[in-house]
Amino acid sequence: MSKYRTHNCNELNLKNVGEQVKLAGWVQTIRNLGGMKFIDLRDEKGITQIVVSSEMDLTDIVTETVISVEGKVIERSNKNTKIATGDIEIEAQSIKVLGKCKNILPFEINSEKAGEAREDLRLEYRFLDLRNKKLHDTIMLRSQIMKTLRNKMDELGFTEIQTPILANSSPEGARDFLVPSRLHPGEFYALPQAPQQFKQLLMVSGFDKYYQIAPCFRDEDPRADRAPGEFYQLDFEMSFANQEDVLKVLEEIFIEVFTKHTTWKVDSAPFIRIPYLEAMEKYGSDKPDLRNPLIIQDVTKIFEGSEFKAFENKTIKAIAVPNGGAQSRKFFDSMTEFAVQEAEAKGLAWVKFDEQNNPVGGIAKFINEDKKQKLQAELNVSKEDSIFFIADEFKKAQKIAGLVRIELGNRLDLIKKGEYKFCFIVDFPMYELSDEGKIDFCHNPFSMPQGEMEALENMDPLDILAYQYDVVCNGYEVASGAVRNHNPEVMVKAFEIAGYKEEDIKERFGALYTAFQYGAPPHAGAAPGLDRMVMLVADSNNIREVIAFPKNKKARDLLMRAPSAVTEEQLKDVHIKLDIEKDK
RNA sequence: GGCCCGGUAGUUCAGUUGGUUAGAACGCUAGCCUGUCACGCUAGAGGUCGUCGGUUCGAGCCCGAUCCGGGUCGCCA
Repeated sequence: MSKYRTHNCNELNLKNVGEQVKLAGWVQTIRNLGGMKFIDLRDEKGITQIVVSSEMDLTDIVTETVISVEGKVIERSNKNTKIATGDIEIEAQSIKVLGKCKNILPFEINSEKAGEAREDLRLEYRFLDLRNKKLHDTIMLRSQIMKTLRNKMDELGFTEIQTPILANSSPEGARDFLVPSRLHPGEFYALPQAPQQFKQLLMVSGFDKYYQIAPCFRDEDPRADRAPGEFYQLDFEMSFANQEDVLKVLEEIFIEVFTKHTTWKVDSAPFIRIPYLEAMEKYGSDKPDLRNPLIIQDVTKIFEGSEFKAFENKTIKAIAVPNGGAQSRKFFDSMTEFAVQEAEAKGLAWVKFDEQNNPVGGIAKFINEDKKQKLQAELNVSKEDSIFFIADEFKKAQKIAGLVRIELGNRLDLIKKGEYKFCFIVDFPMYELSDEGKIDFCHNPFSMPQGEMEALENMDPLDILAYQYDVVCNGYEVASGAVRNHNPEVMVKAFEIAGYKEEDIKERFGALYTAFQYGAPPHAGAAPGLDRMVMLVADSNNIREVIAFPKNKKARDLLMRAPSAVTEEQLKDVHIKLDIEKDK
């Protein structure tokens, strides 16, 4: 017999009646009826009721105390159908306190209020918060998902290989986390933003298919769906593979995880593919939520030569809302307020139609019969519908329309529930114009341009597309990948267009560039985000709810108090002298 | 870094136009209670109203600054 328990708190039933047992767990509640007491004893598996006679001393035993109970399993006179062990209870013969608990908790655990306490308090007492069933189950789910991922990758013939955490600074991309070197004064490691270069080197080394559930470190501000500092990706790379091969693997991974761990409807393969430019045009975003039925349409032509000043020389986007005519003036006003406040639009024009199908609304007088007919035909709207207009410079109009589309979807409750809608965003542009008007990489400098050398030599750089793709699910970017540029000459040319010399490549990506001179296989890969995957599967909208010990918005660990000051000696060891006054 | 929202009992929150002793629920403590399972009933303790300054006869409430937390934009190859 184990020292602490013979069973867990979820397995005893009528078959065990009469048995002498030992259980251990946390005291969830004590119900004191005077002549007798009931304890709900909880462990990770479930809850078992303990009956305690009035003679037994329960001093020191308060809620959340850890105890071990020895006693006999008896059938209950009043059964509880809500729990698995509801037919029986344990008649306590002895109770031992294994771990005392303070009688005032910082917040309530496993009550109906669980998970409602202030988030910073929950993070400071994360060890208590993790006792809450919902959060606890999410962390267990994360483990199950990782298991599914490993099994799937194994089944698909991938090899799990670990790459360094102490790596070097990569000049492209996000801000690095630096680690000072003790042995090399003045030099620093950087935590990898992704195992990108290592996995490509593994391809050169002849590892046919690599994967890793890899931590990635980026010193950037977080969001609700972006963890501060560190996050995990299912990073994978395949030799002798093209875009089609990778997209197939991505479909397999996502469908496996989502069908196995959720009950919602999941898109089947093949996922819809939307070219980047089309996504921007129709959804105003490169991560469209396809559960939202609204589509953005371009009506610039219809308003050409319009007398409406705000539309002059602007790109005009329209969003038609079915049955939107029923909305109140207040609704239109608050949408306008949203556009100005949140989307930084200059305004939001709208129109609906009266019984006689005449336009109504702020810009109605600028919509003559001809324009009205064109609008209603092109947007396929009738007098029951309404139309929102966004006028701005091309890219800004797309972006604002995208935000308005999302807001309309939420406010009008147009988002289909109980469904995971996937799509691939493909054909990202290779280059874009920076704010200073300079040609720069749009995304990933390691990607292979479509058309390779010929495209680089002959096309307008801004028209060149890359073999680069994202997976989007319900409005979240859940994976990103590319066919890599493994040809050193094409690489030099690609960087040259963005204003870099061969020396720059050698300096920035020396290992990779050198490796590619020694027989590199064509390769491609991607990296699904683990945290976001779990977030979607768990139907959470806060990434901290799927991480056991998350940092807060300011990237601070409130429980462990990281980051923290270090001693003079530690600094001296790594040759660092602080000079922080200047910042103030 | 910009913008928005929030900070009142251990916790979640309410707090009217600036006006007596700042309330409720849960939790906690004590008493009663032998079939509860969100046990019930009774009583009680518990508050620098984030901090500092200002306006006012009077501030939880108004103004300014500041700190903390969250959302969002920038940022995230």
